[in-house]
Amino acid sequence: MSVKPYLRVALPVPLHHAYDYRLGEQFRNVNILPGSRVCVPFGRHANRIGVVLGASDKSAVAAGRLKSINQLLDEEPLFSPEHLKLLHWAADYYHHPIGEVLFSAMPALLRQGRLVGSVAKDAFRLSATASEADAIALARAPAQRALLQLLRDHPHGLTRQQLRRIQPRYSQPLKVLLDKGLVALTQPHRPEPVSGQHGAVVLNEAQLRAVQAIAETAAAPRVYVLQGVTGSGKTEVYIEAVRRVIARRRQALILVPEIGLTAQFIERLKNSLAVDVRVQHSALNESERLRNWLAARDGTAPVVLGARSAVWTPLKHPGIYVVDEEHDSSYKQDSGFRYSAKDIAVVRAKFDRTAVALGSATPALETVYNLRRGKYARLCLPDRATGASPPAIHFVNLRHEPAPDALARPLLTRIAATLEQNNQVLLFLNRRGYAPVILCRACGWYAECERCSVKMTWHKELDRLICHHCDARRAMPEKCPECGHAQLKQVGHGTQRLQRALTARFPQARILRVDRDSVRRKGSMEQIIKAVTAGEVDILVGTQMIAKGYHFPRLTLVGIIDADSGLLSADFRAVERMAQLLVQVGGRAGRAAQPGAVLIQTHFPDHPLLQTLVREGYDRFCDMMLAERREARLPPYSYHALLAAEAAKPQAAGQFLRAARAQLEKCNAARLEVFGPVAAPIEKRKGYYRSQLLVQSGNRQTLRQALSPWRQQLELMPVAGRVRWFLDIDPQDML
DNA sequence: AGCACGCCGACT
DNA sequence: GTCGGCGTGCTC
Repeated sequence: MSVKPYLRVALPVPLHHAYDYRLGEQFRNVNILPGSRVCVPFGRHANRIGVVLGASDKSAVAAGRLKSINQLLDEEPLFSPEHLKLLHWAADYYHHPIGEVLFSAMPALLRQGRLVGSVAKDAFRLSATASEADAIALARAPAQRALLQLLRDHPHGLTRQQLRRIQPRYSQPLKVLLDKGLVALTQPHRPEPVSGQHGAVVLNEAQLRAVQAIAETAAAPRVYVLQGVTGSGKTEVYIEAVRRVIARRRQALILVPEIGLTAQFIERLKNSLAVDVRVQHSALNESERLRNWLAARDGTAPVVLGARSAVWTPLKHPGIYVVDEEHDSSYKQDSGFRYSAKDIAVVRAKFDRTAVALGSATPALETVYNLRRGKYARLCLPDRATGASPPAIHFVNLRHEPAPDALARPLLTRIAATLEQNNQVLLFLNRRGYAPVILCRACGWYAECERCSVKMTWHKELDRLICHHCDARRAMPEKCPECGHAQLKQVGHGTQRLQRALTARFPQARILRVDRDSVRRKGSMEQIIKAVTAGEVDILVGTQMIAKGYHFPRLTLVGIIDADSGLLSADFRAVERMAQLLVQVGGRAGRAAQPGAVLIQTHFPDHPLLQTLVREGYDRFCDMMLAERREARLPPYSYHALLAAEAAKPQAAGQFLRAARAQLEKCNAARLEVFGPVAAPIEKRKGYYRSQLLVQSGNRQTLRQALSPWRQQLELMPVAGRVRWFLDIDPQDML
């Protein structure tokens, strides 16, 4: 077989094309397959790791300019053809350079060129002919005998690496045993079917139906939406579905929004499944991450769990994908390679012809839309804690109620009553720091970040003004820098100020603040959860961080300090996010025996969407929201791509985007709608002026097809070189 | 992204 | 007279 003389190699650079290399003499008889890593010369005198995309007979590059491969790092491709197909799809869909996509799908050690060692993939086991008698006959060869015993204890076989760990001088005796035919080569073992009922969960009817749908309709792969509030038993469904999948010797990939907040879930998973659960945790060192990745790829890890980036973990025998809290915005990467891990999981399941389970009490509107038009299947889990009624929700009308220190009287009264009953209170305020605005009473000057167009937040604890966008810090001026007025007013409330006000009003209460500033250390969130569960806290004040799925039995009052920001925002998704947050946070109140209450402070208690949410529930809210979106032709009734640009010069980004718009309109008089360019909501960030152009279409394919040639033209435009720009496909927020 | 080359300010 | 600022151009 003659090997083709050129290789196309993808390199981790922000360039959309691959590079051609010549195959040197030493590779003449080697068939280098796509997905293998190579070391190649790149640039003046640098060597880089690249991934082979394919071979070819000719190259468009002049022969004299072609360089040769230095080294082949993988005897067998790192990525299977199926996984490569996924990565190519992602690079194409998100318009991100293939090299960067491939590298983001690899653990760091592989990116740096660490060898995998193909020998590690061979496992050894006793041959069928080996018997007790053979062991006895080896009385005078203790090393062989020990090895034989070792393999008898591991009927699924051991790799060289595993053997070395137990019996460092295994190599020679192994060779002899292989020659004698007592030991045979085996494939590394696939996940074992789970035997027994270790930690088995008892399922109710709804759960059982869900499990059967997800795990046993292998012939008809589908997207299942597991909709149920916290406590309705989603976790049991995941566990049981995963158990059935691994019983068929297939693997499960489970995604969670933030691994650090999932300790309880992981524990239950491990205890109930009684198999090896590989958790891709940011706290792991790189070799542990590599080991997990390889175990997943080689099919020896039955269950892999991780946050967003774990969606790229290759699986040899894919069986199910689970996305927990699928509405969570952290599944979308918001810098660099801007993929949605949830969407990737759905695409993987489609490619693999397996099932994917999307779980949430408040599915994303896109997901609800796909349910309504029959693309996804809903599996409802009614709240099984039948005794607990849903929390009563009350609005506090801030137009009629004064709210000194952001606390209106009705809320204060409820807090006092709740403390009186020895129950716990959670107050949600999505603004850290003490005061978000520092204002001069005389001239109207306010403290603004020098590099960002945002007001700086006064942090009393640190005695500093801090920019929440670039973390710039400076001292509080003693008087107004503009007019010299002595009084600078602290306007608005952050969690620090709220905590202080609460301390003044409820001096006997134990108040704990939970925000990015108070939760610095890793694992301290777990400590907080423990303290609250143990009843060591009376009032919990916090940001987003406390809205995730915890369960505190004695928490009976939730206060939303300011619901208005979600209702007034220019971002059309803000209301959806506010609703999800209200339901999620409200779900914290009054489980178990204690009835709960939610108080929402707002200037707009009559807001129709808010009213629908509270009176008729999340599904009816979604109906209304979908009707609005359809009317406005917004997602999910249309598809978005955002071209964003930033530059140090104030006008440059806008200039580039105007040229980009002209370019798009010139060659695509088609059915695309273009909005902008407009300045980003926060125009200046870290010293860069940002602007954006929104491209919308009612048809996903129309949008996709227009984008590729456009992007290629943009790369050739001279103005493009003077700005930083990128495409964001299916943007989640307008930066 | 790196990493070169390339022309204009404050230093031995 | 140099060291070095980061503008722009290229990488098979």
